[in-house]
Amino acid sequence: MLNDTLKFDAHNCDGCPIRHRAVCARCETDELEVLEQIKYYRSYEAGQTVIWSGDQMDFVGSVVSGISTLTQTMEDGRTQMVGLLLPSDFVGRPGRDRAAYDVVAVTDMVMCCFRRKPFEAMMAKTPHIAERLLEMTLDELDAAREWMLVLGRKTAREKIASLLAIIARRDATLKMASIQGRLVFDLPLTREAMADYLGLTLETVSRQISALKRDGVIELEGKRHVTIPDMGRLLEEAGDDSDGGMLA
Amino acid sequence: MLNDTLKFDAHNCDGCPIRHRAVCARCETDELEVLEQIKYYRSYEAGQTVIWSGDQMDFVGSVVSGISTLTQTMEDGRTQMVGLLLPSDFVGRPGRDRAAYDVVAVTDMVMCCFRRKPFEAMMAKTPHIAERLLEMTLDELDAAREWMLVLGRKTAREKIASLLAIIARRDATLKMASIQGRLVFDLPLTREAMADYLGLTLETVSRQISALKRDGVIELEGKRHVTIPDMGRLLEEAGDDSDGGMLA
DNA sequence: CGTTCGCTTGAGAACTCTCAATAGGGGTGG
DNA sequence: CCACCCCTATTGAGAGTTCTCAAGCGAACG
Repeated sequence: MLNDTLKFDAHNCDGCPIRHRAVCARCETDELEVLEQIKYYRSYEAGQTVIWSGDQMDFVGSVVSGISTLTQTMEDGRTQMVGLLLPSDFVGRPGRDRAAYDVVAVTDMVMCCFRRKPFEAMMAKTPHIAERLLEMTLDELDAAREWMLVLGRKTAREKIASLLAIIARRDATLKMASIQGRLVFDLPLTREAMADYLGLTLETVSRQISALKRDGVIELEGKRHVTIPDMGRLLEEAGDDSDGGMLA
Repeated sequence: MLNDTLKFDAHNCDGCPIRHRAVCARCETDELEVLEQIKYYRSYEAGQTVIWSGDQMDFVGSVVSGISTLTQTMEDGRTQMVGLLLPSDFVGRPGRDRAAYDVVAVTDMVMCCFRRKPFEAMMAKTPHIAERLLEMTLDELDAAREWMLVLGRKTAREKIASLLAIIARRDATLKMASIQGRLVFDLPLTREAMADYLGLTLETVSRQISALKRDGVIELEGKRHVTIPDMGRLLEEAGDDSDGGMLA
């Protein structure tokens, strides 16, 4: 576990894999030096809960590597995923001391953390941080609204296709590959996590994945290794414009 | 229509009804003076479209009075409301020149607008504006995520109860009334708009409203005038904790 | 007075869920 | 090395919820 933490120098932001996309993206060298003084790393294992909703949050931070989920749960146990945290995504909310959602690591994960109070103080003095955080929050708001359309108006098949399209797109972006034609990736989520994201049951998720496979929209090796022979086709199945997609 | 515009002095922010809650809430007197120079008012009639998704957006602004909806539409016509804009809510996104959603006034509405470029320039120089916008955006993100739970996991009856609870709560806050016990308000939305918000059909909305009425959870005079005899009961029907509710 | 619009209600169809049985893979222990 | 178990996933059958299509009502408006 600690190996992950040591893959990059724990005190030098220069080599950080999320340096150009995280909340610190716009910071100058001198600002980074201040951040380096208050930051620390934490590692989580796959399946481990990072924060429980309602818990005291004495830190905020960025996902450096790995993936985690943001979920809400009703009293009777129904749960809805409200966000997927990928490398560079921000965890926590300045000015709020209690977590609003459960955060659970779905893969091994490393976070770059800041104690909340010093971070808030620094934000007040460093417009670059607040600017970037505003931009990131606006992007998340767009993503959440995009997801509201998926949850409210799409069929089970379209929901699955939408989720696969999002994951495929993100994966291609990460690999700097084209997001057209043939794409190959590993699903980071279990069927149950997908169901929680899509507002479905895991059985419906399984059935629709089988259906998409039967219809040649996707190919599967094992349960998790997915091939998209034709991204345009997948986007049609998702009910999106095959040209653009997620954001106009 | 223009009467609305004249209800408050179009050049003086002091008497503005959203002065303390809008994007300008934190501004000092001197900052307000600058804003006053670049602002202008626009009025819209009920039913009028403020912006079409994909259109050029040369302004941003705040809702001063009235209500409008933020919706997304799929190619085949399915539509999902992704936000409800109430007085003090912000419209538009700094740094983006095309609208991502349709904005439609559901009541007569007045907006306080700023041309986008001057506003962006001012934001860069005025941390108070960016700070407040960040706070508002984080609140909207929470609301969007709360709504994801409603869309993804609640039954039709719970969805209706949730919407009524939100509207009742907002209305009570506006009137500075207690949000416990008996509440009375007018529904600002048609059944169809409610359906678009909830990811249901208008028939299902109508049926569930009738059911809640039959069960004594709500009382109706006409189609729009609603009485909530017991807010706690309504929150139970919404599947929320009857004590807290929306945000922890 | 007729038309339109928003709303209600009914009946049957379609979709997704629930409950249940089965299968496959990975790890553990005999 | 194999048997066993646990966890994840698949598949089936029937039930339940919501949708679709359709008819009808009442108020507002021309």
